[in-house]
Amino acid sequence: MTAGQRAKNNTESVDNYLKAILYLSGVAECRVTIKALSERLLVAPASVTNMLQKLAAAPVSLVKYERHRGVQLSASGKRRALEVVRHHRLIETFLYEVLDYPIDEVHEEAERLEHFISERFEERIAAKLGDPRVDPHGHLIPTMDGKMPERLPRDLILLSDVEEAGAYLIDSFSDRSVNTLRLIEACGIAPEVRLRVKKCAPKGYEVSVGRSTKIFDLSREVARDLRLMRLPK
Amino acid sequence: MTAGQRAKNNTESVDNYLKAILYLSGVAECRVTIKALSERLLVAPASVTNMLQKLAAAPVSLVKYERHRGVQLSASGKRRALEVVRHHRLIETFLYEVLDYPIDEVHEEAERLEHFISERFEERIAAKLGDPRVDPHGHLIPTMDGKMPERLPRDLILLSDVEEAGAYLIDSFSDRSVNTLRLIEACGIAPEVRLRVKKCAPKGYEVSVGRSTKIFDLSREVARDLRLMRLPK
DNA sequence: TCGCGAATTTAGGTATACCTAATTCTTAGG
DNA sequence: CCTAAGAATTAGGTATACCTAAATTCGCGA
Ligand SMILES: [Mn+2]
Ligand SMILES: [Mn+2]
Ligand SMILES: [Mn+2]
Ligand SMILES: [Mn+2]
Repeated sequence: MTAGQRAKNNTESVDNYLKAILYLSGVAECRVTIKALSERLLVAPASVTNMLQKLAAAPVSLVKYERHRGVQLSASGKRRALEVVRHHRLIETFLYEVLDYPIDEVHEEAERLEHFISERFEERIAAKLGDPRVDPHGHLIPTMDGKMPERLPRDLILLSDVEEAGAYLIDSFSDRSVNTLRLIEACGIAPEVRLRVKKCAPKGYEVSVGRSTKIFDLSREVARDLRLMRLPK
Repeated sequence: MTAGQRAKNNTESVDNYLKAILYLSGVAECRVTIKALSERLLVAPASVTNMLQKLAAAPVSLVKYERHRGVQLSASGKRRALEVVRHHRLIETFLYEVLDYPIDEVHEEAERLEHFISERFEERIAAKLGDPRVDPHGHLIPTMDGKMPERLPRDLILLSDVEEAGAYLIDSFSDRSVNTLRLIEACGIAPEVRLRVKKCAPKGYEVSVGRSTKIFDLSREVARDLRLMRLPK
C-alpha cells in the first residue's frame, strides 16, 4: 500500500464503512444490504449507496458492489478492514493494560484512534503487550499479516440462548454498551472466567462468577451481550 | 467547553491554525500576518483569510481578526492552542519514554494524534509519566489548567549565534527536522546535557557533548535548531 | 504625496461526506 | 402474473476546507 494510495482511500469514513461491511457480512461473508449499513453507521441509505459506488469505482476498488444486490469486501477492502480491527483491538488492550482505562471507556477511544495511528505505533504497542491474541472483551485480534486468527473450535452460545442451569466459560462480550460493561465488570466477569448459571427465568438469569458464590441477576438485555463456551459435563 | 461547542470548533484544521498563531505570535503575543500563517501551514493566503474570518465570526470566537491588520488569539483560542500543545508534548514524551520511539519519529505521530485523544487519554499518559515538565526536545509542557509554565529565567542562545568557544548547557532543540534529530542523537545531545563549543567557524561548529571528549562537527543549519543556556564562568 | 508592489481579500470553483425528496427497481403475496 | 411495499438509487443541496485568479488595499520610497 503506497503512501499516495493510502492518503486517498483510507479516510476515517471509508475505514468505518469497511469495518461495518466486514462485521455485517459475518463468517460466511455474504452480501450486505444498504439498509443494514445505513442502520449500523447511522447514515442515510442514499449516502451509503453513494459511498459504495465510490469505493467500488476507486482505482484499487475496496468493495464488490452491484446495483440492488448489496456489497461484499474485495481482497484489499478486507485487508484494510482487518487492519483497522487490529488497530482497534490492540488499542483497547493497550488502554486497558497499560493506561489502566476503565473497561467501559476503551471502546470509544479506540473507535477514534484506530484510524490515526501509524504502523510504527501499532508495532510498538503490540510489542509492549507481548503480541496479545485477544482484547479485553475476549475478541480475537487479527494478526500482523492481516488475517483473522482461527479460533479453537469452541461450542459457543449467547447467555440469552441458555436454557438450562450449568457451568460455562466466559468467551467474550460486547464492547459497545457502557451499561452492560459496567455491570459485567461489577460481577467480575472477564474472558476465560467460569460462569455458573443457577436459574434461567423469562426476565433474566441468576449466575455466579469464578469461585465466588455470590449470586448476580443479569437481565435478558445484558445476556444478549455475553458469549459463553459450553463446558463438557 | 461543552461537547457541542467542541464538535463544531475543534477540527484538526482549526487546531493547527490556532497552534500556528500561538507559535508565530511569540512571547510578546504580537499580531500574526496572513502570509506567515500561509507559509507555516502550507496553505494559500486566500484560504487563510477565509479560515480566520470563520474563526473570528464563530459563536465563541477563537481569534481577534481585523481586515489587513493580522490576527491574535482570543482568550479561548489561546486556551485551546495550549491544550493542543500540551497534548502534542505529552504524546511525544509518552512515545519516547513508554513506547521507545526513535526521537526523530515522535513529532510526526504527535502532530496527528494531538487532535484526537480524549481528556482521559491526556490525563492517563500524564499520570503514567509522572506529570513531566518538559518533552524529549526540552520544550515546556503546558499545565493541566491551560497555562504555559514560566521557565526559570535562563540566559538562552541559539548555537548558531554563539561566537566564542565555551561551555553551555543544552536547553532544547527543534522537533521538526528529522535530519537534525538523527545527527543530534548520534552526538548524545539531549536536554540538560553539557555542550562544550571548541571552535566557531563560518561553515560550522566543533563541539563535544557531556563528559565525552569526542569532537563533532555541526553545520550552521543544525546549529540553528539548537538552543543553549549560557553557563556562568 | 503619489504610485507601485506586496499583502490581502473577494470571487468562483473542487472534493469529501453528509442530507432530504423524488424516482425507480425488486420481489413476495394475492 | 401482477402489483404495491420496501429497498435502492438518483437528483439536488449543505458544510468544511482547500484551490486559483482577479480585485482591492496598504504603506514605503521616490
Ligand atoms: Mn472508527
Ligand atoms: Mn473489543
Ligand atoms: Mn497537528
Ligand atoms: Mn517537542
